[in-house]
Amino acid sequence: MTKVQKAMDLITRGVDEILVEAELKKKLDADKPLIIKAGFDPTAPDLHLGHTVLINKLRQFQQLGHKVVFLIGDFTGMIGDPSGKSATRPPLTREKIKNNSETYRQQIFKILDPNETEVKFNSTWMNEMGAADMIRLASNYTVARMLERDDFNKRYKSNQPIAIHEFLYPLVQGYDSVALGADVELGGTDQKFNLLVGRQLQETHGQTPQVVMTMPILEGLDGVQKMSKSLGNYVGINEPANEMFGKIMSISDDLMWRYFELLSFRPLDEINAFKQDVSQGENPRDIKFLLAKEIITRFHDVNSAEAAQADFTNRFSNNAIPDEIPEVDINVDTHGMAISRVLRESGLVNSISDGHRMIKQGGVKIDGERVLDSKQMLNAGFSGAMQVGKRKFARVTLIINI
RNA sequence: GGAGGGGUACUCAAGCGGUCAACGAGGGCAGACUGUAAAUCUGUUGGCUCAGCCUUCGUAGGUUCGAAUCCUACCCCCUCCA
Repeated sequence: MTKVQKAMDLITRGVDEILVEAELKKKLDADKPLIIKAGFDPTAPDLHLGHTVLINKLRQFQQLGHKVVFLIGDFTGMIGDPSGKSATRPPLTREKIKNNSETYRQQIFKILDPNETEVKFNSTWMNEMGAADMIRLASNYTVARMLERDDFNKRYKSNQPIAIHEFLYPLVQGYDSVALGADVELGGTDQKFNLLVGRQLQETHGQTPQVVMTMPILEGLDGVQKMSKSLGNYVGINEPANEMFGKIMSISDDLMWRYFELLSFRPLDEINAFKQDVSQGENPRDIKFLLAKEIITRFHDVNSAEAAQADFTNRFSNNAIPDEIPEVDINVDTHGMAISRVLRESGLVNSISDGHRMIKQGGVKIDGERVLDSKQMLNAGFSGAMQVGKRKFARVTLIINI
């Protein structure tokens, strides 16, 4: 197998589309470091596993010796990606952008090699650009081609407004590629149009067009909708190890293979061998353990991953109460407090009514004993481990307060 | 500028004077079953001093013994015409 083929094997894993594959091979064949560009929104520095699909791919390029440019779109952020309803955003303050980029750094360098990564801001060159330059840039693209973009097209056809400045978003993003001299740009499948504009603009600026690679959007824990914070089906990369472990274990078996392909650094051969094992009767849970451990090791460390698994096994296989649970002290008077209220005060349920419901449904335990009476009073001085459902725990103590 | 349609709980969506804390579906949560899977089944899904009470149906008033349902004003969204 030639060096280029080997590189291609690594690079094409999990990729949705490469435009144009032959060009990529040619660039790789030149055997010198390529500039790999990926753009990020300056407003959302809270990364989850969905974002890491792309970052993992950047890492693979780094492993092959290429240069990654992590571009923060602080200028484009003012426009807001014209995805329909999003209105123009107010420009972020310089300080805010600095903070966000710092947060980005902390997170991405858990995956990327800091020495081979440049973090850049597109305001660096866009703020230098005058109105005349902007017009010149805009002259490089036509309205007809803009309207090829799916969401523009839909809105245009259905008579919904498209503000002129929304056309500037793809143009600026494309110009970033010119400014960076990008050889390859990565993005989600939803970015395809914007990435292609980069190719066109590079060409008109006398550069060799970048190769465009789109990565699939990762499904969330539900396995249906895309992973996103607002849908609550995400695993944040800054979450505690135990949280991560639990969330990853809760995905379906089918989804596990998808996660293996896009999130694991294990070779595909190894993953296929796992599939083989499962079809021959191996418990898929044990394979899922491997996935969870690998991911947690990446964002925490091996020890935390081991501990998380131990905790998981202990809690769910042996039904034990985990070692580290929140401690809550509640002040009560001499009458004590009704149990459903204690549940709310300790944050285990959202309301007293909710507490009543949970108890009626048999979802509440104290020190492992199921609570049956929702009106039961707990006396001052009470102390015990309270549990709601399978996941929520708190060690609660009632302190007399006269 | 003119004509019409609509705003109901997390989402979609019934209801159109009392039996409505509000049908149904989706989602969420809990229980059973398990591998804390998935699928399935069951329950639950405004708040509280919880067999009772209080506050919710765009907002503010009004009619009525009684309104999500009728009237008035206002705000917002959509469609068609100009």
